[in-house]
Amino acid sequence: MINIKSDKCISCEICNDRSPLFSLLTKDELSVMNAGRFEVHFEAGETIVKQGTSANHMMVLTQGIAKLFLEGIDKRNLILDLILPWKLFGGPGLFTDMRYHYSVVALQESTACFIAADNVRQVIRTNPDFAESILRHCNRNSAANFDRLISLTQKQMPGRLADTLLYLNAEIFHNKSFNLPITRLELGEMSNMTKESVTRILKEFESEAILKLEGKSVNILKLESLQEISLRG
Amino acid sequence: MINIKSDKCISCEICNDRSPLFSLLTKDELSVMNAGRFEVHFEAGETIVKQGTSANHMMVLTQGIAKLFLEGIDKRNLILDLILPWKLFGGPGLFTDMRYHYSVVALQESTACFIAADNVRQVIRTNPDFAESILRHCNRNSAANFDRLISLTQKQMPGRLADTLLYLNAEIFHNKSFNLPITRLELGEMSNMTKESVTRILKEFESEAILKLEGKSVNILKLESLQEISLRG
DNA sequence: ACCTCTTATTGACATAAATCAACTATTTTT
DNA sequence: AAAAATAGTTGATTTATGTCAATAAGAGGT
Repeated sequence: MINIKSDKCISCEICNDRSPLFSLLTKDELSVMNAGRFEVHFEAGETIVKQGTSANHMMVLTQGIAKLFLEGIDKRNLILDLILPWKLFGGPGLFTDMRYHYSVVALQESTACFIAADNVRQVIRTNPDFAESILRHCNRNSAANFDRLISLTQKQMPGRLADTLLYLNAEIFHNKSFNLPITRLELGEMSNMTKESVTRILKEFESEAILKLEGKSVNILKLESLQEISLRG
Repeated sequence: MINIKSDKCISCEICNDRSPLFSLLTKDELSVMNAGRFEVHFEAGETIVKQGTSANHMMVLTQGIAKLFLEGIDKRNLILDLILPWKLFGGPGLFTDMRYHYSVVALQESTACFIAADNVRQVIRTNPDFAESILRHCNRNSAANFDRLISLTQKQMPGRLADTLLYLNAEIFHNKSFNLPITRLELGEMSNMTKESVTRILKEFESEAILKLEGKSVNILKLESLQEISLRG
């Protein structure tokens, strides 16, 4: 096998331990998922999946961190999510056009596990609990996209950037201070604004003592202010 | 039963005939869906489902036309879809927080069939083909939302309005000329712009002989031009 | 047919945010 | 360690689009 990291991830058992989704599967179903499964290691900046290419796998990130984004017009990207270990991705397209509908690029050295889409589909058919979980996953993504649609179309820049910072706090780092794994440009690609605007508004937040900034390090001093700015729009 | 229109829709058999989704169900499953099912008639302007309320049903429109929209900030709406007969809605939230994530309002006299969410969930568990179709439905919506995200955040007004007109042509009326069931304000709520901007850009399109307009009647003269404007952004 | 209320149009003006440009700081490569 | 590339900051300027205001045209109700 290629690029398998030593003793890690001998089988899907490890995902069974880590991802709630896999704990629903029987031994037999786990071995179906395991068949033809492979792991690949990526350097920072490498593409894990490319929007528009043929979607034959679902992926689980097992190490590192990646960005999931839509490739839009004139090379402009819209980052939808940061991916951390044990997060499943690659889904949309599985039951329709068999294409990936977004790209995923490693932000740091990462490892991703590739599971054959056919096997996922098979297990969905045999295990209603798993099917339900996939639907739940799908529904959650829909809801997140609805929120994003409102944020990006109806809020102005401070509100949009506040949403991005609140997302990083609540969904990614679970901590009011963190080191950004992304650039100002990428913060802009999450909030739909230019890197210059990101700089300006971060400064603004800092001058209002909402944030403490130092390069890539962010410390949220007044979470409530960010929430208020997010709500106000 | 309340508000049932005479001999129509005695049972789910009618949906069986009309909606490809229901044709996957056995007699038994159809009767599960049929249990507790009811139909309600709505006048133009009446709310069929209200965003944020408890989601206990999935709906199928059996007559009329409705708009499906997100209620955003300061009463600003974002229309995601027009609903025609035999279109299923109410899904997102079914497997998560049991809330409706959007509102649906009748644009004209309409009838909607309400199917108990519990029954839908039950049939999803027993019928893998149906489960797969629901997932397919879900995936298609995701893809549509990705497209919308790019359209609304990366295109300027002519591109966005072109997208809306192309949507009406391709998805709703299947015809280059149609009578708008919505106002300029609502066209704006589909394209994320003000009613004034809608007027101005429609005029522009008309002056370039891309459209012929007369009140609510729209005639697309140069579909290719609209497609080009949509692509250009 | 008349009145009211909503919808549509048009123009003048205000403004949020992008673009452009110059410069500095920080990584990465050689 | 030097050079090159990338990332970040700041200010000046432009532009797409919203807001405001006034008017016109339809639609619905009595």
